Amino acid sequence: MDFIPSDIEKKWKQFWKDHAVNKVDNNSTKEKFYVLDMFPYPSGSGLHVGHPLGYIASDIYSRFKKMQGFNVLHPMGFDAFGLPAEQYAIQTGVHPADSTAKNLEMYKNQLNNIGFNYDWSRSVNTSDPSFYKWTQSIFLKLYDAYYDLSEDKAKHIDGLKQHLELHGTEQLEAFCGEEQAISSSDWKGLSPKEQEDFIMNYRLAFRKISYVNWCEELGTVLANDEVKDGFSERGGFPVEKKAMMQWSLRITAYADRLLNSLDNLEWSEALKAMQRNWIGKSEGAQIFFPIDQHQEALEVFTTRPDTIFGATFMVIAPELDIVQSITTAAQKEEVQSYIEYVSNKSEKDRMASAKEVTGAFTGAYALHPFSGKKLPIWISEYVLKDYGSGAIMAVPSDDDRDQLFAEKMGLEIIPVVDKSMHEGASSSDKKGVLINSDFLNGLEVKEAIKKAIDAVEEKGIGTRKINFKLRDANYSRQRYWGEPFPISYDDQGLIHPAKAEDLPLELPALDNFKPTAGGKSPLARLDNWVQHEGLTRETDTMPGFAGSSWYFLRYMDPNNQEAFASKEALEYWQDVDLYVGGTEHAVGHLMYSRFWHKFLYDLGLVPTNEPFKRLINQGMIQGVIESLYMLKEKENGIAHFISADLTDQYQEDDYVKISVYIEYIKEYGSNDSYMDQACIDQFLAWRSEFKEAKFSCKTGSYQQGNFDNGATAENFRMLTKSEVGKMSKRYFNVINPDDVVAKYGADCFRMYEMFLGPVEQSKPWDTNGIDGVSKFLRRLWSLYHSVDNNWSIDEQAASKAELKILHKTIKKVTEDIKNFGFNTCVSSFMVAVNELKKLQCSKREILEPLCLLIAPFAPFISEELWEKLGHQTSVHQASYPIFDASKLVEDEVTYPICFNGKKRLEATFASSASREDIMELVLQVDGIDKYLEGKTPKKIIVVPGRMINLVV
RNA sequence: ACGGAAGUGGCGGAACAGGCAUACGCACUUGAUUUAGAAUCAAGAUUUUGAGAGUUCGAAUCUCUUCUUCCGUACCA
Repeated sequence: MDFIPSDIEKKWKQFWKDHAVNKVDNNSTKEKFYVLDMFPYPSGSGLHVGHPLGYIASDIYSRFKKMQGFNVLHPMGFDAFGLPAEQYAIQTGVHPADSTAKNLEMYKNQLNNIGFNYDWSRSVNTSDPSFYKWTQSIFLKLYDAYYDLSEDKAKHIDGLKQHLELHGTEQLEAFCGEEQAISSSDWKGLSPKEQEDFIMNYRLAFRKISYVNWCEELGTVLANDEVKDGFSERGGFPVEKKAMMQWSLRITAYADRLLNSLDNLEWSEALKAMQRNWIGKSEGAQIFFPIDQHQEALEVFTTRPDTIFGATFMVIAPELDIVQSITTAAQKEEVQSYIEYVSNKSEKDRMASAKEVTGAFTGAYALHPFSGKKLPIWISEYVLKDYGSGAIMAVPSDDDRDQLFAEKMGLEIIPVVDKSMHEGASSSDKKGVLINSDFLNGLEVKEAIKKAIDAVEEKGIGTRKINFKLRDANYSRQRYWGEPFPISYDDQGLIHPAKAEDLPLELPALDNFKPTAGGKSPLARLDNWVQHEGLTRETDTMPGFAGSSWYFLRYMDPNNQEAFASKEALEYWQDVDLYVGGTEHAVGHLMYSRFWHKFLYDLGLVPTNEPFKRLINQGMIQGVIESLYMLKEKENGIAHFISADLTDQYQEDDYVKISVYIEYIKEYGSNDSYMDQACIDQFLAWRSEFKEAKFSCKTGSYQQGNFDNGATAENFRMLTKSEVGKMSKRYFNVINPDDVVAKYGADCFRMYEMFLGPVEQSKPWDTNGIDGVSKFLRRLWSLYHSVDNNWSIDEQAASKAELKILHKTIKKVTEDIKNFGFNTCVSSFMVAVNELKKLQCSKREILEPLCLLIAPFAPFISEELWEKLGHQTSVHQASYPIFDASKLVEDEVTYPICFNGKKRLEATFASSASREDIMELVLQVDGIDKYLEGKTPKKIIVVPGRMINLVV
């Protein structure tokens, strides 16, 4: 019987469906194991071959775990709210719900085509009201919570209200935005609105006016991690800063916990480093500098309080309010124009001119808290209003930026750290001895820091302080396609959250998706939805990370009506044992989910403190981008393309790259990729606007079907530019897994993606090796068949050699799956098949375990072979073979004999021979004299079972 | 600039609690089968681990120096 993948795949997909092979039960006596994939956003272009890389790995892992006797949860769902569907709706009028539903079906089919073992009955869709009901519910819990610092956990806001009622802010240990003090009686005297505003400063979901990343093109604000280099991550549109009333989540309350518990996670160092970096904890001191002739003091944060005597001026962020009040009349004009200069700068300009030193003097002076010296106060954009207090004491001798600034502005520089003992040490190394620093003189930097803070505290001018880079998360989006806030306002501006029993607050129907003027969501146009029961609804919607911050909990109990998941389900499944996904979510999704999870943990709603125990980042599979060079200048309105080997005759900005379908390219991906006449004709049929264009290469040119200047159909070659880059619609290089599966079969596709290299590594898609994997599968099939392709299995006992091959493979594969080394698993399967083929092995005792061994990798072929071996139930419900070390024991060992570490000879000794025996025996080995040259070896090293080394 | 990862044949990559470098696959060469191609089978060739030093009987693996590439962050006080 021939091996025809498409027939087998169809048959077993149906079987799995009919027999609910992938169904996962919550009531199992087996040990649980939770394998999770980062769920996709179902975009209109579907999956390309890069997406499944991680899914294949996790599928293999979960099938393996299942065969090892675990109850494995391996679900899949969809992150279905998001910008692209809404942009598409704006362009076409198709409702995002409709386009999303369509894309979702397409994704499901593509995924099923690859043979994943998802339990689809547990699938989630973040845009489904039965799902976002719980997203809204958790949001309201955040709204109704504050962070208690004495117990270091979140608590219900009522506790805070009671405390304020009884004691005001006296002895209140709660995390808040801005420190503010109030007495119990003053609190009672506040109006409800004033009380509400006061408490807003503590709520974990809160509203404030904040500078946000406004993207005009998208008509919404974006989170910091959705902005890349001043442009939106989605779409690449410019982003500017804008002040708006926004909902935020107080993730900063959890900064320390998010940082500390990273240590216990099995994540890659790179990923942990990114999170640590993003949290950005730094220890130092907060110091107040009095301002000459003003009541206020200037608050600064510094990690180097030891250098305080080197502070010769102060710098504050231009955006701070205090700038207005301290600027002297004489400096007013200069300061004003500088502020204007800064505010008119786009994010991009800011990036570009990062190195340029600019600033303005306010005319005011701060007083040095120890020396009383007058220090001029400057404003400059290099001081960020969002970090620390937005003000610094500038120490030009020990800070590079301060130094540049001082040099440019002609300000004083006082050296305070003698680094002569530490050659090449930079100021950030914290090394050296203090000089010119009064009571700190002679101290090493580290002691000086301590002593300086002590002195500051003693003097009452500041305290020890820890600062974080992490900012509160902006939670409002001025868009339609997201979760509506279950929040309304009355005419005094008081907030009325929806009652739990009224959730979900469903997204109303809409037909015009364009943003409303004034930066409001399209929902603002729906007057009869916005106005209800005398209240006004919030018209913003929640951001993309809302649903994805907790979706993995829903899989545990996806149809629960009473809770996001039952206590029993949560107790059983606990947390995710293995999470597989891309690095692009390193700081966004992974940080927010950890934050939500810790919050739910504080409320006693989940049993674990961290959601994802082990995390693997799969690499990206990139595509090849092929482009033709076109001259910018047209000749009589006709486009002129030039071959890639002619570009040296032009300036770099004379031409542009035009991406071309990779199918039109010969030898695509190589340095010599080119297009001949037939390829160009295909290209012209596709891009008819170029039908009159001229194509020039070294041998001549081609235009409208005619060759010129010596070119002929034979020698005409337009070389194209090949680059490795994103697989994307706009580069015409997307490869659909469906096509690969249709050609080679799903098993081959799966194994080939694994065979490409380590999962963590990025690599370009390249089908050069896929035939090798396809050949392997056919060879595997042929092991179970006779030469004339009939089923043929031998019931005789296996030989020692055959058992050795089998168990060697079991050992290797079992170990490598655990370490996520799937590429080497595929190799060892190839080795096993090659060796068994050589022995012409067709014994059940070997081939049955081999079929089980390969089942997680190639679920279809193994299922078919398993059935033919006489089994009625699925191979995926069988047990994984167990390694037996005794099968590898040999009577004899072949040793390499090395001379001074270089291998020269080989010799076989009994495996029972002792180290001493071998030392003697080795001297009698044939040919050894040639290398000893009559001398006695100085030393003989024998590592039993491995090697022998003679030192001559 | 800082942080992370990595440099091994023509290519993808294997081998790192130090012990036969290049498994496995692609490409390549030769042969067999075939009208030819494809497919299949058999045989074969290449390179000394980015560079330099050190530790060791022995280093791709450990240490130091240096170079290169990729990823992330970016005026964080």
